[in-house]
Amino acid sequence: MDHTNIAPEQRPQHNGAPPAPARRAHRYERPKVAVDTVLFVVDGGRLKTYLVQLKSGPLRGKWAFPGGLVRVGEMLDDAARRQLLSTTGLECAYLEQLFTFGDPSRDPRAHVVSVAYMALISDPARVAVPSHKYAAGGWYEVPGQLPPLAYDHALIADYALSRLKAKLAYTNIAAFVLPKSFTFKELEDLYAAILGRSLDRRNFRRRIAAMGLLKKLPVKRYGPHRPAGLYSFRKQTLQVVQML
Amino acid sequence: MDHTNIAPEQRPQHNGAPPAPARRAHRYERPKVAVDTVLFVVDGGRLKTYLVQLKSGPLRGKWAFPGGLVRVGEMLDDAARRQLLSTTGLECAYLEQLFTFGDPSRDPRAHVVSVAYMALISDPARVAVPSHKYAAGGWYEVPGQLPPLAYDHALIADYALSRLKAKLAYTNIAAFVLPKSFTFKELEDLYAAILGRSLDRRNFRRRIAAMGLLKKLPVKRYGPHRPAGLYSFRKQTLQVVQML
DNA sequence: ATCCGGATGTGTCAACTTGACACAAAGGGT
DNA sequence: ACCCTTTGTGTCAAGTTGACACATCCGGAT
Repeated sequence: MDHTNIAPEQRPQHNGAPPAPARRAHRYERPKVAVDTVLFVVDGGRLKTYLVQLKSGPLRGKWAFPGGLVRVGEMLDDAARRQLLSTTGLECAYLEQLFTFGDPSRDPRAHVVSVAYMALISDPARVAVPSHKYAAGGWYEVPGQLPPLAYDHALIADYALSRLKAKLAYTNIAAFVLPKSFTFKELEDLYAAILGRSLDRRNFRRRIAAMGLLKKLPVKRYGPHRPAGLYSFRKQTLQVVQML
Repeated sequence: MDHTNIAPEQRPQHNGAPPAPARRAHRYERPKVAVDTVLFVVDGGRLKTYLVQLKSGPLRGKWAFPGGLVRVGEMLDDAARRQLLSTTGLECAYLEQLFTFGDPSRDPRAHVVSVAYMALISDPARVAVPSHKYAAGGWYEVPGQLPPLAYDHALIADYALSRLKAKLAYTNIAAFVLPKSFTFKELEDLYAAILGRSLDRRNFRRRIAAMGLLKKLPVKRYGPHRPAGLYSFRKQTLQVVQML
């Protein structure tokens, strides 16, 4: 996230005072709205997320998720997509709002309310072209050591991962990270990578079958061992299975 | 929600054009941030929510959840509490962020991004003193016929109710709607009112007991019939029970 | 042609959970 | 003493979950 265009006179006063009424500011002064997006990809059985390194400002050198200010007239989702595209060159297959972080001190420069998003891309062309707006950009394995994060992005990272884990259980969200067709083993490895633990193959197949979201394709993938049946998701839009 | 102090030149252009870049606005023009809170109470076995009627503006006469613009330097939660207090005179026992609605056309006057909250009060003094900022205010049963809602508040209402229902299943969120001590029947009626269906008494007791969030008090409530044992929640903060 | 290696694909059983269901107990009121 | 109404409790069948082992299939090597 890089909140450019923040006028210096709009900095909030964070002088250690208790929750001040914060009304000494100009009458029309208001918090700004940003979006920050946690972009996930599964690469080689590892779950990874994209971070950019800030080039300037008090947080120079710290890392952050792609994001930026929302424009007037712009949908929040569109802002997230726009920032993602301009920062990484990637168009996400899935985008979901997570939570809104509004602590006035989360950004030392100004009061910026940030709507956090989670995005998924189906692996193929993950050629993230580093934006010139940032010092660097790259994929980091998660859960794992991330570089020092700016703002409250460590919170956002935790939140995104837990949401992603939860959604695996009752949606076809995996459809957005996998290619059109895939083997059961690939699906299992995806779940294992995201959940951070291995799964029992038989029980996993039973569970997935019970969800009824898969379609068995009449082809197999041949390799040096027994061929694996190929599957695809029935729907390419998010499906939620009932589980009262 | 009443977004006062919105300068007229800050209206977005909604002229039917496709998702326009929306950049003809002034460089420093940005969406505003508001909070809107769905306040729930259970009264006489009925779930109700508080609405205010707008006094002026293009949506005059429509009803809305209490809310308003966030100030610079203010936490989102604090903004929600402040609006709730100034609108109803009530302090909520529980407050939870739901979702952020950012459609630029949700408010015809300006682009206002609204962070929706759900709040609960433990019934006693629900003497909502109507604020002079609104034409009227009152409790409406939900689910049920609500008056015509402004903005996208019908969406928010649905979202809040479904979140509340879901949380009953795996948290002690009921603690914030009930008095300190209560009978099992009162708890059951609360669940029934919120879920909108009756529950089997024996199965309900089994489930609640399994959650392990209740404490049996050594007193009983005497009435015209068999006395009922009194219970209280062990913790008065939100507890989430594991259910993988 | 046969064998081997390694990944794919399948069934059972015990433990637990869920939903349906009926009757006894405890008071106050008459 | 009896009645009325509400509270409080157990069982059983059906379904679900987690643990567990072995046969199948193909390519490649012998």
